[in-house]
Amino acid sequence: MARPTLNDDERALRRAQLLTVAHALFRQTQTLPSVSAIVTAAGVAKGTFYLSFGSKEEVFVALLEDSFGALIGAVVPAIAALPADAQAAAEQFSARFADAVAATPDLLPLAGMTNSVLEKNLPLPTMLAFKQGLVAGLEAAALALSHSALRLDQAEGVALLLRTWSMTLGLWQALDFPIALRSHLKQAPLNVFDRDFSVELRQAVYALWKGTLSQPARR
Amino acid sequence: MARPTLNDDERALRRAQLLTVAHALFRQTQTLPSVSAIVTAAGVAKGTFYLSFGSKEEVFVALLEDSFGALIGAVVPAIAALPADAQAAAEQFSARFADAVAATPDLLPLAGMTNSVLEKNLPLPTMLAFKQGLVAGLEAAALALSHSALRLDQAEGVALLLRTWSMTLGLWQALDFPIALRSHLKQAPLNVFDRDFSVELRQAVYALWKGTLSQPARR
Amino acid sequence: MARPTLNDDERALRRAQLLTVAHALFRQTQTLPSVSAIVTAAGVAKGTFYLSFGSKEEVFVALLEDSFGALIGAVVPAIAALPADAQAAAEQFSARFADAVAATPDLLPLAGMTNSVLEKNLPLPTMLAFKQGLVAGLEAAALALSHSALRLDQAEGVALLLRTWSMTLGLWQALDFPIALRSHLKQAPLNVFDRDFSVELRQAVYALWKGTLSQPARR
Amino acid sequence: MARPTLNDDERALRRAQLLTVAHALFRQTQTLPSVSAIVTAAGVAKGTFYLSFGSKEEVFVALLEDSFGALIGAVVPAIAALPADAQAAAEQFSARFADAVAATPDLLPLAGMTNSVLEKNLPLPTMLAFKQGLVAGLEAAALALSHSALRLDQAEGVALLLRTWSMTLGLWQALDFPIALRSHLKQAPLNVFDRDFSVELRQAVYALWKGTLSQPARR
DNA sequence: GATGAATGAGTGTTCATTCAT
DNA sequence: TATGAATGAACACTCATTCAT
Repeated sequence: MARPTLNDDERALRRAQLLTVAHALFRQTQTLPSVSAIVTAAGVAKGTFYLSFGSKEEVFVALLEDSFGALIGAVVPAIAALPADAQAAAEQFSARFADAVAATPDLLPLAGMTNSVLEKNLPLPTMLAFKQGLVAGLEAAALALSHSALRLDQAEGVALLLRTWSMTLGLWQALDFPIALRSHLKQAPLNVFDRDFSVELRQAVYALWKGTLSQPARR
Repeated sequence: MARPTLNDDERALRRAQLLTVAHALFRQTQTLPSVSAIVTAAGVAKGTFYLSFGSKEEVFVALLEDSFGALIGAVVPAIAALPADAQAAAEQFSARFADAVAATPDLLPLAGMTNSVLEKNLPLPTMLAFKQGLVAGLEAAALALSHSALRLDQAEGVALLLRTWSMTLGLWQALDFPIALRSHLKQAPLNVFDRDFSVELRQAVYALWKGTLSQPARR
Repeated sequence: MARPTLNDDERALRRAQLLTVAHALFRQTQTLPSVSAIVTAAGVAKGTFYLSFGSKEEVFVALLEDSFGALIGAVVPAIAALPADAQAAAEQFSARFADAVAATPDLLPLAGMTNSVLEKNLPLPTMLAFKQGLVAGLEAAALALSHSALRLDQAEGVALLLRTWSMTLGLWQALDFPIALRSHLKQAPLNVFDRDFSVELRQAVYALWKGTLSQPARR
Repeated sequence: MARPTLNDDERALRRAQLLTVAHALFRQTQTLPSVSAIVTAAGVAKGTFYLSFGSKEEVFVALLEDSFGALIGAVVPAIAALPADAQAAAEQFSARFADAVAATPDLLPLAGMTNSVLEKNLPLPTMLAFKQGLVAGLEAAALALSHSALRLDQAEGVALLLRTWSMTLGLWQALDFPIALRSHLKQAPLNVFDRDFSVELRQAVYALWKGTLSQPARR
C-alpha cells in the first residue's frame, strides 16, 4: 500500500474536499458537524482528517474564513463604485451589502459561533491567523472606501465597516429564531421579531451610514 | 441538615444561590458550567439542582433574563429623561446606554449564546416565555421613548431599539477576544480591534440614533 | 397540626387509596409508577407513602395480590359448577376462565413483572407472604375441583391449575406486543402472532384440560 | 494495543466476546448488566462497546436470539424424528423438548424480560427483526412437524408450538424463585412449587400435545 | 403523624483524538 | 501516507429513600 508523498497541491485539494463536505453538512444541520460525520461523508478514514486539520475547530475557522472572504470579495467592488453624495452612497451601499450578505447564507450562523468555538481548542497561531484575516478583509474594504468617490479617511472607514459588520452580526442573532419558535412569529407579541432580515439589515445599515457620512472626516 | 418546608421566598433564595454560583462559574470560564460543576461549587447534591431547575438550559435562560432585566431597568429611566433635540438625545442616550451595558458585564457573553442554547433542550413554553420577556423589555423601552420629549412613534421606537440592541450584541462579538489573544491586541494588525468596547458602543449607538432621529416619525 | 393516632381502619384506608392510585397509573402506562407519581396523584407527601409501604416494590406485590385474588374469586365458583364429563368440563372451564382473565386486565402485565421485581428489593417475609398467597389461591381452586363433579385428586388439581396459570402467563407474554409493533401484526410474517388472546387462551386451556382429564386420577 | 482493521470475522469475534461477558454477568445477577459492568468485566473502554452494539438493549436481543436459535436448532431434528402415533409422539417430544430447554438455561430468564426491554430503547427495525426471528424459528419447527410422520397441518403446527412455547415461558415464571426464597421451598405451603422445572415441563407439554394430537388436522 | 427538601450513586451515550498497523 | 479500532472523560438526568422539622 505504497502512497506517494503528497505535494502541496494534493494536500490542499484534500483539505478543500473535506471543507466542502463539512460546509454541506453545516448547511443541513446548522451545527458544526462531528469529525465522524465529515469523514463518513467524505469517504475517508478518521485519521485522515487529522492529516489536514489539527483539530475539529480548525474546520470551523477555515469555513468562516472562506465565507468572510466571499463577502469581502463582493463588498469591495461595491464600495469602489459608491457615489460621492452621502445619502446616495448610504442607499447604494446598504442595498448592495444586504444582497452580498444574503448571497453567503452560512456566514452569519458561522460567525455567531466564533467566540464559543475559538475559546475552546485552538492553538494561538491559528487564532491569530484567523483574526488577522478578518482585519485584512476590513482594511481592504476601508481602502476601497478611501479610494472611492467618498474619499473616507481610512481610520474612519475601518470604524464604519466594523460597525456595519457588528450590526449585521447582531441583527442576525436578534432575528434568528429556533425553528420550533418560528410558527409563533406571526402572532403577538413575538411578531415584533417577524422582520425580513435582509430588509431590516438594509435599513439599519442605511441609518448607520447616513448618520456617519453626514459629518465625515474626508481624506 | 434542616429540611423544613420552604416557602416561596426560600425557594427563590435557593434558586438564586444556585444562579449566583452558576453566574460566577460562567464569568470564569465564559462557557455554561456543567450541572456537576454548579452543584459541586454550591455544595449541594446533584438532585438538589433539579429541584430548582428543570434542565441545565433553564439556568442559562434565568441568567440571561436577569441580566437583560437589569439592562432594561437601567435604560428605561434614561430614555424617559431624554431631551427633545435629536443630537442631544443621541448623545445622552448613547452615553447612558453604554454605561448600563458596562454595568451588566455578563449580559453580552450570555446573549451571544442564545441561539445555540435555545435550540438544544428547552421546552417550547420556556423558549416562548424567554423571547416574550425580551419583547416586553423592548416594548417597555419603546413606550418610554414615545412618552419622552422625543415623542417617537412606538413602532419606530421598537425598530430603533432593536437595532441598538443588535449593534450592541454584534459589536461585543466583534471586539471580544479570547483571553489568550488579548496580549496581541496592542500590535499591528490586530490593534484595529483594540477598541474600548464601551467607547465604541457609545459612538456606534450615537451614529445610529443620530441617523435615525434626524428624520423621525414623531408621535 | 395535631394528628390523631390512626387506627387500623384508617391505616388500611390510606393504604388502599394509594393502591388505587397506583393501579390507575399502572393501567395508563403499563409500567410501575414512580413513588413520586403515586404521591402526586394521591395528593400526599412523599414520606407518607413510606408510612404505608416499606418500599416501592410492596406496591407491586399488593397490586398483584389484589388482581390474583380477584381471579381466584371468579374462578372458584366456576370450578365448583363444572360437570362430570371431561370434555364438557374442559369446554366450560376454558370459556369461564378466559372470561375471568379478561375481566382482570392488569393481572397479566403485573404477573409478567414478578420475577424481576421480586429479586430487587423486597424483604424475605414480604416475598414469602406473597408466594404463600399464590399457593392459597391455587389450593382453594384445587379444593373446589376435588369437590366438584369431576372429583379430581387434590394434588393433580394443583398440578393442572398450575399448568393452566402457566399457560395463561406464557401466552400473554408471547402474544403481547409493544405498541410500536402492533401495526405490523397484520402483515406476514408477524401475523402468526396476530391472535386474539382470549380465544387463544380458551383453546389452549381446553387442549390442556382435555389432555389431562381424559385419564385423570380421580379422588 | 494492536488496532489493525478488523475483518468481518474479527468484528464478530469482538462482539461475541462482549456477549459472552454479558451473558456471564446475566447468569450471575439475573438482571441485564449495565454497560459499565460489561466493559469493566471485558477489560475494554466504554466506547468500545458501542462499536459492536448500537445500544444496551441490543445486547439483550442478541443474547435472546442466540439462545432461542440454539433451542430451535435442537428441537427441529427432534421433531423430524417423531413417530406417527400420537401418544408416542407426545411422549418423545416432551422429553426431548424438556432436555433442549434445560440445555439452554438462560433462555427463559431472558425471554421473560422481552416485553419490558423491547419497549424501552430499541429502534423499530431491530424490534421487528427480533420478532421475525422468533417467527422464523417457529415456522421452521412447524415445517418439520408437517414433514414428520405426524404430518400435522402447518397452521395447526404453529399453534401447537406457540402454545408449547407459551407453556414453557409461563411455567418457568411460575416456578422460578428468587434465590433468597429457595430454602423455603421444602416446607409447606411453598412446597407446592417445589417441582423440578424439567419434569414439570415435560409433563405439561405431554398433556398439551396429547390433548392436541388426539384429534388433529392432518396434512 | 405528616411533610417534602435533600440526597447521590447510578444510568446510557457521545465524540475528538491517538497510534499501531 | 492512510487507516479505523480503541479510548475514556465528560455529559445531563433519575428516583427510591431518609429524616429534621
